[in-house]
Formats: sequence, structure tokens, C-alpha cells
Amino acid sequence: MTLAAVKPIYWQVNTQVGDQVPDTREILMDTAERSIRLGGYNAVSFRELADALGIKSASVHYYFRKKEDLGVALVDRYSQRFFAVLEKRADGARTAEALLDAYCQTYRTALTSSDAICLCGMLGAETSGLPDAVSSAVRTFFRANLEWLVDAMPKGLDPAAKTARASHVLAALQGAMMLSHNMDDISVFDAAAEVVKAGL
Amino acid sequence: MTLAAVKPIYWQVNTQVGDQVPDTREILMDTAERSIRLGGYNAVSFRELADALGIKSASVHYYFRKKEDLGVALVDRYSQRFFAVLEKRADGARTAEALLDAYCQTYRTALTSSDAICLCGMLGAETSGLPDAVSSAVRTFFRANLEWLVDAMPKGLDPAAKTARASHVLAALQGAMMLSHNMDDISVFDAAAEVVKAGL
DNA sequence: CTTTGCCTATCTGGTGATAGGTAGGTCCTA
DNA sequence: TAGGACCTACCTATCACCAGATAGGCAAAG
Repeated sequence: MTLAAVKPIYWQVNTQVGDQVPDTREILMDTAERSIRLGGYNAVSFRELADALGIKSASVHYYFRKKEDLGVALVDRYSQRFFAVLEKRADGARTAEALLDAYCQTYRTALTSSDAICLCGMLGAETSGLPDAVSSAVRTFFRANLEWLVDAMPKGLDPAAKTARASHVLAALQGAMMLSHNMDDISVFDAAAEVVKAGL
Repeated sequence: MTLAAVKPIYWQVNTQVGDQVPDTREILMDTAERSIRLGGYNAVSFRELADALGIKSASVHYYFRKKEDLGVALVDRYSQRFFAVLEKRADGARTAEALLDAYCQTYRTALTSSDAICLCGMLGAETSGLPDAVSSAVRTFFRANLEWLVDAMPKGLDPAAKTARASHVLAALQGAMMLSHNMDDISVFDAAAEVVKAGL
């Protein structure tokens, strides 16, 4: 019946740290994230996802009832992981310079470790063509980025300057990922990041 | 026969200024450009394009034999227009500040006049999922941007600094378009652009 | 005895692409 | 000035897939 369909499956996000289960759901998400980060939202299909795992597309629908649900789950997981890595890297950083450096490094790692741009950078570009739930999850990620950056700004600055600089940093790094990915040249990212950091 | 297929149709790009013919091909390109800039490469289909013009999808294939051809034509036209506008706007600008301002303004207009991000920003993000011809056309556009920016840098800077700053400016503006489009807030773009300009 | 994690089978509709046709126009030659 | 050759700008019809999604089943585990 529809009762089974209504009840959300797997709705508890695995926040537990000691979690070792690389279950089907997780592998599906890994595969989907990679595809989206390389080719965009429409580059993932339930069919291909299923093929990659050796299961059937209907089984993917078991884990994510609609594609939209997959998209939102992906952004949420990405955001969680991003800030977890960022906090670890920024841990102990006391100066604004050190915090900004940690931030840039986090983005750089995201770019180099998977040879693909930021999940939210990709989805952000595609905003108008996405289900609302997905694009607003992306917006939430960006807002969190801006808040983090504002807090990381030098104490002396007035709020307006902090906000402006935060927008600039995020924009520059997102753009740098895209650029350096398209041009297949990491030095483009590094150059942009250096200028960003030099700007205090 | 295949003879007719081999002969390229409409291969002369209309570079003439006094050209008033808003022919089918041009309208097709306008429609396709808008769709791509909003939803990405996969957001345009020959079917929808045809419907928008009241013709059949097969007729779209008459103008663009493959989708890839349409993509390349779009990027070429976009690049031509972008630099035409940029040159006009930068005409008479003598200082590096004025040139950079003209550059930022050109991007801002691209964003606001169509309420969509840069065609090449979108396609650049999707690079890995595009036909090679399309992504390399995009790369050419970016390279031309960087060259223009390097030339626009203050005379005093050494070449390496010019290159780095050029990458930064392009990255920041591209990222700012994406960000401000996703967050539906033009002030994000303006803030980023201000910081870019303030950085000399 | 229910839940979990998959399966088969199927539906509806969209995709790029091709083959082949046609009405109307231009242009060259006799 | 008439005929034929060729071009333009579409058309119809069809192909071979691929998309997301759903219904219903079934074996194993709790």
C-alpha cells in the first residue's frame, strides 16, 4: 500500500562518528555525488547509479523515493562533511589569516581530492533548473559559508565590510574551482586563492 | 546523398554590423542560450527549442546538425558579443582602475540583463559532461578573458602578479554570478565586485 | 509476522538523430 | 523566355534509447 511509501526510510542521518557501515545507500550517494560534481544534476540517472552498484534502478528508488530526495540528501551530507573538515582544519587557528588559510585549503582539498568542483558550486550554477528543495539546500550551504567567513574576519572591520569580504572570498573560491577545473590547471585556483588571502 | 550532408550550411558567421535579419537560426540560438544559462547544457532539447519557435525538431537539426554544433556556435557568438561590449565599454579608459571597472560592469550587465549566469560560467562548471568541442570553446573564452585582464593590469606589476590577479578577477566574478543567482541577491555580486576593484 | 533489501516487469514520456519528401525560390543555359 | 539544376527552409515519420517512477513479489533477518 501507500503506507509503506509514506513512511520515510533511513531518515536518521548517520551522524555517529564510529560508523563503519559502507552500506548501499552510502555507496549510492558517493557515486551520485561524483557524477553531479562532474556533469551536473542531470548527469546522474537512477539507471546508471544502479548499474554502478550491480543492482536495479527500482532498488535505488527504495533508498531515495524521488531524485529530488537524493539531491537534498547529497547536499546535506556534503555540507556536514565540509564543515567538519573545515572546523578540524581551523582548530587552533587564532588569527584571521590562519582561519582564511584553513578555509582556502578546505576548498582546495575538495577540488584536488576528487578532481571535481564543489557539489554546491555545480548545483548553485544549475539553480534555476533544479527542484526547489535542492536549490534551497544549496542556498543554506552558502549562507552557512558566509556566516563562517564573517566570523573569521579580522575583528577590526565593520559589519558591512565583513559581509562584503565574505561574499568575495566565497565567490572567488567557487569561481576558481570552476575555472581551474575547466582549464585543467590547478595553478589557476592557487593564484586566485593567493590573491584572496593577500587581500586580508 | 552524403554530399549534401558534408557541405556545411550557414558556416559564415554573421559578423556584419548592419545585419537586421532576426532569422530562425538566430532565434534558435537566443532560446537555447537562455535555457543553458538557466539550467545547463542538458536543459535544452531540440524538441523544446522547436516548440518555442513553432517548428519541428527535425528543422532544428537543419540549422545545427548535432547538439554539439549548437553548443559551439553558442559559445562563439557569446564570446564575440562579450568582447564587443567590453571593448566599447573600455573604450577611452586609460587607467587600470577604469578598465577593471568596465570589465566588472560587463559581467554585471550579463547577469542582470538576462537574470541568468554567464553562458561560459555554466558550461565551465559542466565541463566534464560536455562534448570536447564545447568545453574547449569555453576554455578559449576564459583564456581570452585572462589575456584581456593581464593587459589591463597596472603597468608596474611583474608578469606573474598580473597573471595571478587576472585569474583572481575572473574567478571572483564568475563565482559571484553563480552565488548571487542562487541566493537571488544582486548585492552579493556587487559586494564581491567592490572588493575585487578595491584590490587594485 | 513484520521489516529490510532487493527483485521483475511495466508505464509514460522525453531524447538526439536520421531518412526522405516538398513547396517555393534563384540562377544558369539554350 | 523557358527549362532544368540546384538551394532553402521546412515537413512527416520513425528509430533506438533512456528518463523517472510505480506495482507487486520474495527471501532472509529480527
